[in-house]
Amino acid sequence: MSVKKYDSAQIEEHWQKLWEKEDSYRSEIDHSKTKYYVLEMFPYPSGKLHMGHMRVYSIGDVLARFLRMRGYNVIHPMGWDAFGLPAENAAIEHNVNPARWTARNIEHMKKQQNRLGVSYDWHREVNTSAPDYYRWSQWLFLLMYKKGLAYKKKASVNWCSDCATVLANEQVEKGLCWRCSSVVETRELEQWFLRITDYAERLLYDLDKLEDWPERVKVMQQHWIGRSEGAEIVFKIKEFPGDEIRTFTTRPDTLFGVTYMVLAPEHPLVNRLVEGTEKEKEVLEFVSETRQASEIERTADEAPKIGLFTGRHAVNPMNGEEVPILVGNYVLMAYGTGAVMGVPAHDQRDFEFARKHNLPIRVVIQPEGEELSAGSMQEAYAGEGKMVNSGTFDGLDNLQGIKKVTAYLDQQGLGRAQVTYRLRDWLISRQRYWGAPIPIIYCDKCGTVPVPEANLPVELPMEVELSGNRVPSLAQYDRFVNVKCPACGSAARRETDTMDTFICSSWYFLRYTSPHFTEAPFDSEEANYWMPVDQYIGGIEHAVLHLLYARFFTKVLYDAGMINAEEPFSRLLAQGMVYKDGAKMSKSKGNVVTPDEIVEQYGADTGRLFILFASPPEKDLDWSDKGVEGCHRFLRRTWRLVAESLEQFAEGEGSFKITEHETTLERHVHAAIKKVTHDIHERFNFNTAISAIMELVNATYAYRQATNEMGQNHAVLRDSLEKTILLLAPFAPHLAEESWHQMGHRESVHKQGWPGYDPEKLVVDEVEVVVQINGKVRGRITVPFECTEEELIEKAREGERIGELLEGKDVVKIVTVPGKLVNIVIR
RNA sequence: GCCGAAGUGGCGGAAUUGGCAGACGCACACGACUCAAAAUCGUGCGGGCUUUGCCCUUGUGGGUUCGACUCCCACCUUCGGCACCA
Repeated sequence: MSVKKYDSAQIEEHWQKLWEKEDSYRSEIDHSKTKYYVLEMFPYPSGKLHMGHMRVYSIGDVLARFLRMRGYNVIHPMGWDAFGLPAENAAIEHNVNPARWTARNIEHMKKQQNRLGVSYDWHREVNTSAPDYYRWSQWLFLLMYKKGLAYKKKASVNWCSDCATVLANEQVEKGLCWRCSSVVETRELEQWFLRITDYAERLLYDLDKLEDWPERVKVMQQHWIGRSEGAEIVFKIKEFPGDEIRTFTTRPDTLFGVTYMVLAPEHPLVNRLVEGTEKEKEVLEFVSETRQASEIERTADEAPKIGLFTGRHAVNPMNGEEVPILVGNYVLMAYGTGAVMGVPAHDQRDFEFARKHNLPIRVVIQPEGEELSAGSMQEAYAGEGKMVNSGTFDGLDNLQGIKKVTAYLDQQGLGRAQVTYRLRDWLISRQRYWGAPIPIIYCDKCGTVPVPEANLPVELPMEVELSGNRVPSLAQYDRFVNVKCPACGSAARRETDTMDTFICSSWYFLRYTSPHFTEAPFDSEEANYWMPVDQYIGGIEHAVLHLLYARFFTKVLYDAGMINAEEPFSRLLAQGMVYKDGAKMSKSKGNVVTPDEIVEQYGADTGRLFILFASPPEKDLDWSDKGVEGCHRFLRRTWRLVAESLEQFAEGEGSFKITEHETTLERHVHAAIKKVTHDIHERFNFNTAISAIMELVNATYAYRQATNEMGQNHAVLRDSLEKTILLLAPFAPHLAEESWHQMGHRESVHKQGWPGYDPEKLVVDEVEVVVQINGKVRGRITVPFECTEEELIEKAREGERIGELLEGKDVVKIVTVPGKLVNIVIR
């Protein structure tokens, strides 16, 4: 028998064209169906699709296709995170306009995506660098501005000199720029911020609602937000009775143990404290040195904790005690109040600092069954205990002490309970050209004036100069900068910074719901139908960055009454990385395999199948060329099975009998349907779903072989083939479509209902049951499926070899699991 | 240091509610077909042994249980995140 070869290239091209022509994956509101929003993180248009992309898209597409067959109204959009530094840098390098460069890349990548057979609704495509998109990014900035959530302030900010721009805290990794890994410096600049800290509490507590988010992502966000409960405590300054130092502590119960006070070098009081004193020169030199040091130098493990006495003293609000005020490099201005009360006996850092600088140590918490003494302590004691040396609070349990001391301070007006977050406001200004301009105008008379909505978008000038390797800036363009003040009409200047690209990606999932809407960023009616995203898929690298920002934006829009969803993404799947030979694919290692090569050599169906089969989606995947071949072999095998069977159907009528072979095949069919459905829907384990389909194909081959002489029952065989094709459709959409049509169907396989299984067909007459003695398998018996426990035990005792093994032994106990095993416990 | 995830054949991985460890695939070996090769098909494939069968085996050591990859305790290793956060 010779059948037509499996020609993936021809099949895939044919169906891709047809799907496009028939607009097969368009989605619209349909209240008669349950909606399902499948979303993969949109790519930055680098121009090249890599295996990581192929993996996310394959995962998303399986879900989208599966859920459509299950009857959901699926929305599955795609777009481009097109603003940002890499485009600008590439543009400088190649001397092309970033817009043109980006457009070319998008065109190419879209082709690559389509060659993978991903079922996107391209009517919903968005491009964040298009004026009709960033117009609304600007609009959202203005919304925040009006709500007091966007503000400008002078602050010490992260500066990456390689990228020639400032960075948000989230974009600094271990003191290095997240994008280019160069050392981040600190600079004192006036910049725009978004008040994400106003939402810290909700961003933290709503994590609990996200039941279907991976624990590790939630934990990372929790840590990033870093909530601490404690108290703000006011210390007066002995030498300046009118001034005070506010300090935050999580341990107000140790207030009587304060033996010194440390200020951050940036603390606004430092200058005043030392002005005109003998300490002035020394302290100010230290301050300026520390401020110049990069974050990485300041926070390095080996960085010594340096502290300098200012010559001034703080007054303990509890007992009036005077303690020295120091300036210390380990105190951060950005956290709490930039001032720390030193309690060496009960804080390890303070302990080390005190020992080094010969500061006194005083024990104020005594643990039970132990007597701490300042002189003999080897480390700080941070645990629980009774308060001592604490005046009227002596003898109090320290946990209660926290409350009592705080209440006392509050009453005296010397402090109050306070919650502090590690999270800082989001710095969104970027000193770069390729981004959405911040829609603000500075007027000498009116001050800071927002661009009126009607004048949006503030468009990027397109005739940009990129020669000479210079970073272009909007400040160079007089035609851009010079503008009339919208309020008074006099000459004014535009803000020349652009917005962080993470702004653009913080709301794109909303724009997809109404990409052409011209009245607002999105049509609330559409958004309320489609949102939230039911399944979001993307890389773990955005655990804090994008995923936190998008949550923040969603909450702001919820508060503005624009959407009903309080959280953007109901379920999150953080897919693993693609490795080869134990290392991340990279040019320098020479272990790169591209989607293009795979599509060309084996076809998209093979590539998709392998990438889904090799590993569960959230785990890292090790690329294996041999494994790809194995998947290709399986598809060819399936192809041949269909083709050969069709020839058989054409040749004769076959058999009409239902023998055990037919029943067995049917059982395999229904078992496969059950498993594949469950594995996709409930478990997202596509690898085991695929293995179940493989088993079904194997079983069908076995059936054909077993019935070679008596002839196959064509109806049963045909049913098995059709079910196989349906199950395969989400994974290998082209091969499934082609086979489906060859089976004589006219309508797309992707428009079919997902097959259901019949539990009756899974029932077997007889089952094999394992007989154990003392937990070890000692034999097997075959019993009727429905047999009583007594019968089961009886058969087990009679089983081959079991009888002799039981001879002369006392049976202590017999445990049975119906249909599975009998365990006879003997002595 | 703190937090999180994970350790199963030569390899990727499976075992869904505590019930036959190793599904499915890769690699390998042998066989069939062939002049030959490729493709395909078939068989075998955790380790050991005194091989009708027995013993060992899911990072290590203990525990619970008739029975543990699965539950509990302690530890080891790897990966990831945070790291002077007061």
